[in-house]
Amino acid sequence: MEGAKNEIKRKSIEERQQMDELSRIRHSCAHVLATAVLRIWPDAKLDIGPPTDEGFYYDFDLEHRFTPEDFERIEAEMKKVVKENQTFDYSEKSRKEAKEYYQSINQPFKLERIDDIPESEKITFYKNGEFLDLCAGPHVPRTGNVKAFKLLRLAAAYYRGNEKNPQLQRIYGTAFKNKTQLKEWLEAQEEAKKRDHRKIGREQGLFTLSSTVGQGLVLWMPKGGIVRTELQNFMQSELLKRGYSPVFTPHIGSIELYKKSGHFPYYKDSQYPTIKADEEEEYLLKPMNCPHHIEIYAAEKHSYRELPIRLAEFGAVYRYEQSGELSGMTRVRGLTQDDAHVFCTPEQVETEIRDTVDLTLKTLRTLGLNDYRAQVSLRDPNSDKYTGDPANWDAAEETLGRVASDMNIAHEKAPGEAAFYGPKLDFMVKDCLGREWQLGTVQLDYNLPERFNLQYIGPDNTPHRPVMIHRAPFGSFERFMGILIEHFAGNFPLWLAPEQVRVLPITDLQNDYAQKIYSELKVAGIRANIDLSGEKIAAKIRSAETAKVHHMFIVGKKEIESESVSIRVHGKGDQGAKSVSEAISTLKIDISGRIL
RNA sequence: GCCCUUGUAGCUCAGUCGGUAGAGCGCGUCCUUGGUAAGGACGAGGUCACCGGUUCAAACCCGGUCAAGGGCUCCA
Repeated sequence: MEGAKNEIKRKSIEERQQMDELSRIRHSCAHVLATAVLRIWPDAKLDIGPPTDEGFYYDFDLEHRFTPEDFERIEAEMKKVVKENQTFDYSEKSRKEAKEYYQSINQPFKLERIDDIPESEKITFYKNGEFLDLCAGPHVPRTGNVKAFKLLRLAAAYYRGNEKNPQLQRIYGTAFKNKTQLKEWLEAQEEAKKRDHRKIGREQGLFTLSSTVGQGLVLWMPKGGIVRTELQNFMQSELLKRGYSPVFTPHIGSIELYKKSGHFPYYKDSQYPTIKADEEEEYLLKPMNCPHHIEIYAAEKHSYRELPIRLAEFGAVYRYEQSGELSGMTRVRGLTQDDAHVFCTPEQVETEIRDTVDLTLKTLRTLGLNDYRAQVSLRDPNSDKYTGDPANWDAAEETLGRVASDMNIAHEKAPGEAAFYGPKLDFMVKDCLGREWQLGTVQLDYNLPERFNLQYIGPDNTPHRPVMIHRAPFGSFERFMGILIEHFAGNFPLWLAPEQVRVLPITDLQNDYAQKIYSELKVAGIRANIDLSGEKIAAKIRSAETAKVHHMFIVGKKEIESESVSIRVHGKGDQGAKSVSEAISTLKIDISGRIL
């Protein structure tokens, strides 16, 4: 499981000419920013300033450390530049002239960037006012066209995105066509923050993080535990329908196991230190489940008649992610994957891939997560970090791409994003702040069976090599839960709701009747509570609404007389009265149907 | 890991010029018996993240540590 990269790919001149108006405004605004910064700090060294999905940024290197207090000053200067209504003037220089220019004004990053431009392309510049910038364009005609902008935040960014290079100071900002759109966007951002799973998780008592327990180690609280259990039950029932066999393996494994699997050298940087039992024995907290499952497969001799063998486990794994990367439930150090490994014959690969993809799609559909992006993650042809026969890689990459196309899954190819042992079909979903996370994944692997010398006996009575499919429809319970909290804004559908029904007697006189209904709900297997506080009904309702309780059964004098309950649904208000038995049976149907 | 920001009650946050803490919500007790989003009274609750320094005196100033947040890099 992993996040996505945000690198800016170099665009051709043709692609740039296609840039839409908003991107032109943002790109031009980045130039306005650089103009302003240079006016205030003339010795700032500039790198690049492209538009992004939500705005733009510009990278600087200078002695002065930007602080958020500088924003006011910089924005004021930017407003002046806009007011001056400078034209953006295009010009070209020869490679030699361009280099001499940047040498003369001492702009080392710009100088180096010139070498990125292919020999076949022109070296182009745009000038607004006193600021001349190496730039492929395009721009709006004048700085006055930049009508609404705001600087957002500061960040450090490594030059050329490489950790070994110096860190530059990045200023992020955004710009829109007009002030109204800017205001709307800012308000939408505020709204989105209310959905943040970390905020809702705390408010609703779903999970917590304790620095005493450790960074990135999620503690599922009782209510979160209910949601997780329901998700797990759903997945378990799917697995059984689809012929998976549950297995269980321990949380640690001998370091020899990971050396054999090849994980060890790749994983070294992001694992907890090994556990030394004595001089001889060394163990690793398991960073993945595959080697354990492989040993289960390898424990017995298999005939082709038994295949495919599908070993499934909700397996806890531990990864020592960099501290700065940790985030709520979406990026953690201890996680539980809804993992399984399918061992099959080469002929069965396609059918098995189809079924795993089908399960992943069903999972997303069941939760109403329809806004996802699929990606076929391929190896980087220029890297040597991948193990195994290139012919197998080609076959595996081709199969995944073809299955995705056959199943009408819109997808793009992502070179360099494959696992070291094989290509993947990944399903990505965005969180409330627009960051993209990988959830479900299907990975095709010809290499681990090779490394572990796995076999099955074929119809020809000779040993053959099985193929492995790694797959996790949720990805991990932690990340999936984080995304799900935001997707539902904490308002879980009935089948997942930690508290499905709360019985609210109007006065103490109805407490006995309320208790009776509460018992019936419990007997029916419905997660119910009862509010026996001395509050007025309006206060009880408010308390249930803020707790996002799915159904409220309100009972007073009238309900006792007619053996009924008044039903109120969270966020939907009064739904009228129903007989007790009818109310309960409707709930049971909706719960077992997992309706959204 | 690196850069920037932040850390006061369970939560959200005040706290002036340095004189050892406040509010609202929540929680507890009591009063109120009320028909679809807040009835009232009283009360409990804090080593001001932690460690050190400056000072007669530190929530406040300085240094360090830890954690959280926003990015970058990494990511099986």
